Amino acid sequence: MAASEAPLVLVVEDEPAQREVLGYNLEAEGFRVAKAENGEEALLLVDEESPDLIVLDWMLPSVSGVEVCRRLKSRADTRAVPIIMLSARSEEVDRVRGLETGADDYVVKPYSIVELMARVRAQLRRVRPSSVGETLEFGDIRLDAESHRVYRGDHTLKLGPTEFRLLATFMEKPGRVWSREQLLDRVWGRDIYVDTRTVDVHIGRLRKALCQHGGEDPVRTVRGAGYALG
Amino acid sequence: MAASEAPLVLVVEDEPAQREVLGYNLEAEGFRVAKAENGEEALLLVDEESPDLIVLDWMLPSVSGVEVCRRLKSRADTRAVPIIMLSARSEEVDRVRGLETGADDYVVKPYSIVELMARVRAQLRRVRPSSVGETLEFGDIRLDAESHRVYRGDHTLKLGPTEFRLLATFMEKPGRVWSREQLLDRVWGRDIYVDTRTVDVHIGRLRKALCQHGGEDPVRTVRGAGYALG
DNA sequence: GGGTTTTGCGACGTTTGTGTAACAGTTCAA
DNA sequence: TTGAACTGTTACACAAACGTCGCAAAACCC
Repeated sequence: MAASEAPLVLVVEDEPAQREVLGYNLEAEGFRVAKAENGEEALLLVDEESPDLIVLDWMLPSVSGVEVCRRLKSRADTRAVPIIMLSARSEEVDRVRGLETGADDYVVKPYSIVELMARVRAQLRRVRPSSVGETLEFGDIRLDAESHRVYRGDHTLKLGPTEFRLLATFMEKPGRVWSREQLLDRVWGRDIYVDTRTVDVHIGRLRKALCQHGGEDPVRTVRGAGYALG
Repeated sequence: MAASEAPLVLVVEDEPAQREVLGYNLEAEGFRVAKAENGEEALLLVDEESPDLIVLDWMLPSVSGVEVCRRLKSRADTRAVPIIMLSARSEEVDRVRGLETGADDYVVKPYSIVELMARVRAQLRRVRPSSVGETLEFGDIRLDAESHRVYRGDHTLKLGPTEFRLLATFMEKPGRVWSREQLLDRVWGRDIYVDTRTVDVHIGRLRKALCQHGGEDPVRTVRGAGYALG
C-alpha cells in the first residue's frame, strides 16, 4: 500500500493513445499514475510501486489481462488491490469470466470517462475510505457518486443514467461552459456517434428531473457555446 | 517571446521525412523554424529558443506529445504559446481530449499543407502576450472565458455570442486598434463573407451592452482605422 | 419472453441573434 | 462653410439556435 499521499493508480494498456488518455484523466483527478504496456511490466510494477488500484485492459500481448488478474488475486499480498477490467464490446461475452478471475469491477469500451472515474473512486473508497470521499455539491443539489443518488433539499431525485452522468460532469466544475461536443465525449464516451442535438434533449430531461420538486433551473444555456451549471 | 523578426515555429516530430517537409514549408511561408525529434528535446528547445508557436506530434517516443503539451500549458511562462497538435487518423477519436490537454488547435493526418499553414497563421495572429490568465480584466470590466461571463462592477452583463467574442478580442490586447477586417477575421472567422459595416453595428450593440448599468463607454473609435478598448 | 425504462432522433414551434439597408449625425479638409 | 467621407443608430426580414414533444427502437429487468 502506498504512502498517505495521493492514491497511485496503475494503468495497464497496450494501446498508447488510450494509455495516455487514461493517465491524463487520472492525473487530472488528482491521482498519481504508473503505466505499463504489457502483462510482464505490470507484474513488475506492482511489486515495485505497490499501487492502490489497477486499471487493466482485458486484451494484452503475451500475458493477458485475465492472467495478470488471476495471478495478483492468488497472491496474499496483492489480493486486496482493486482491479478494474477494461474490455471492448465484442469481448463482452466474457464478462462473467472477467469477474470470475477476481476483478472488482468491469467496464466495457467505449466507456465514459466520468463513469470510469466514478468507479475508480468507488473502488478506492472501499480500500482507503479516508482519501476519496466523493459527494459533489452545488447549491442545494447533492450528488453521491457511490450510491448513484442525487438529492435536492430534502428530496431524492429520480434521474436516468445519462442525466446522472451529465449532472456529474457539470458538478465537477460548476459554472464552466461545456460544448455539446465536450459533453458527448465525456458523458456518452469517445467512440460513439450521436447527433449533437441529442444533448439538448437530455439537458431538457435533466432540467425536468432537477425541478421535479420545484426550485430554480440550475442549468444555464449559453447560446452558441453550450451549457453550464449555475 | 522571440524577437520582433519572423515568428519562430518549433516542429516536434519523430518521423524525419515529415519533420523536413514541415520545416521546408514553414520556411517557405517566411517563418523561422526549430526542430525537435522527441519530447525531451522539445522541452529543452522551448527554454532555449522561446518559440512563438509549436507544432506537436501526438505520438512521440518516451515523453509523448500529450505530456509535452500538458507540461507547457501548466507552466506560467509557456502557457500562452499556441500549440497545434498533429495526430494520425486512427487517433482522431481523441480530438477533444487533445484540446483538453490545452492544445490550441488540432490537425488530423494526413493533412493538407495549405490548411496547416492557414492554421499556423491563424494561431500566430492571435498570440496575446497580455492574456495569460483565464479571466481577462480591463478597468471595472471582468471577462471569464471558462464560464462565458462578463461582469462590470457588481453587475453581470448580458451580451450575445458575437458581442462576447468581440469584447474578448479587445480585452486580449487593451488599447490595441483593430481594423474592421481584422475583427471580421477574428470574431467572425476567416471564410465568412459579411459587409465590413456589420462590425459597426455590433460595436454599437457591444457598447450598449457594456453600458446597460451605466458607466463610461470603454470602446474607442479610431477614425479611418478601426476600434479599440480604452 | 413480456413489460418497463431509457435512448436517440425527427419534427415543429418559439426565441434570440444576425446582416443589411437606410438615414442621421460627425469629422475633416479645402 | 460646404461637401465628401466616415461613423452611429434604428428597423426589419431572415436565419440560426434552442426547447419540447412523441415515437420507435434498443436496452434492461425480472
